[in-house]
Amino acid sequence: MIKRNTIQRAMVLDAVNKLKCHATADEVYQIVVNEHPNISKGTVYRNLNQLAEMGEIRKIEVPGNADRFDHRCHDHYHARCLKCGKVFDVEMDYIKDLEKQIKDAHGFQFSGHDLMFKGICPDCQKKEK
Amino acid sequence: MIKRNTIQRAMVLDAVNKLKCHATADEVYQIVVNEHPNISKGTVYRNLNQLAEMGEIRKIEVPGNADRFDHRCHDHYHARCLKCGKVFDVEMDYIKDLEKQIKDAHGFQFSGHDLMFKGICPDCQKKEK
DNA sequence: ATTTATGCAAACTATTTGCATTGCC
DNA sequence: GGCAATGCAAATAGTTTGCATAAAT
Repeated sequence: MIKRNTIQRAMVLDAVNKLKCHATADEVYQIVVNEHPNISKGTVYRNLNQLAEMGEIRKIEVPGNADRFDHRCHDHYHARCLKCGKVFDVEMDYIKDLEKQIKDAHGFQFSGHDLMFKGICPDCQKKEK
Repeated sequence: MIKRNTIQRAMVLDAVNKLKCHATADEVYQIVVNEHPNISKGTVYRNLNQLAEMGEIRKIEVPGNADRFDHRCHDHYHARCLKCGKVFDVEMDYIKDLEKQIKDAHGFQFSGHDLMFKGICPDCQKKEK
């Protein structure tokens, strides 16, 4: 299946790169719809998923929240605020051989891992007081 | 808010303990509805969430899939099959001081982490051939 | 008596999909 | 011209919620 270069895909990629920090599909859509008012959300989703598959962007699945799309393409970890749901980058070395710590794989074929820290972000800490 | 002991909550807890292995809300509902045919799914969800908050069971959020509820209450890790979506326990020591490896918390208050391995389960490996 | 919990259905959110049409290659 | 991609709307999945009623304390 040969991929075609459409303005829509270019604009979606552009928006993710511009937003930088863990944009939701909706945030991407809001940016793109500004310059291209008749783009549909379905197209944004389709392109985000395609770009993620092609490795041009990274998809971060957040349970109970909207997925995020990230321009940074090297492996790294995230932290999610339990109050506001925002996702942050975590400054920590990626443990690429974490799978080796598994004692018995029981035939499971591992291909990677997701690590998500949980907590309260500085903003929400302030609001609590 | 004082919690009351209802048959429904007891049955939900019972079903999770019986199912043992990462039951979905729907699987729990199927068990409970057998003996108590007029229980509603809403009640099952409400009780699962309450029991998880009370620490009686553990809620495992799986992005893109139904959440799982687990009778095991000590911290441990999971692996999700990318083909069938099933969730498995992983035999590996829990890294309780993983948060200490973070270089700069930027004021974020960490309270824990979720680690989910990804891969293909033995069953799905067989089916691929 | 109070007020939490239930059952039901409707609402909700994030995402996917079917289909006719458009527009790359 | 062929077929991937689009726009639109409807469908989906999992879960939550509003409300009147029932039941636990």
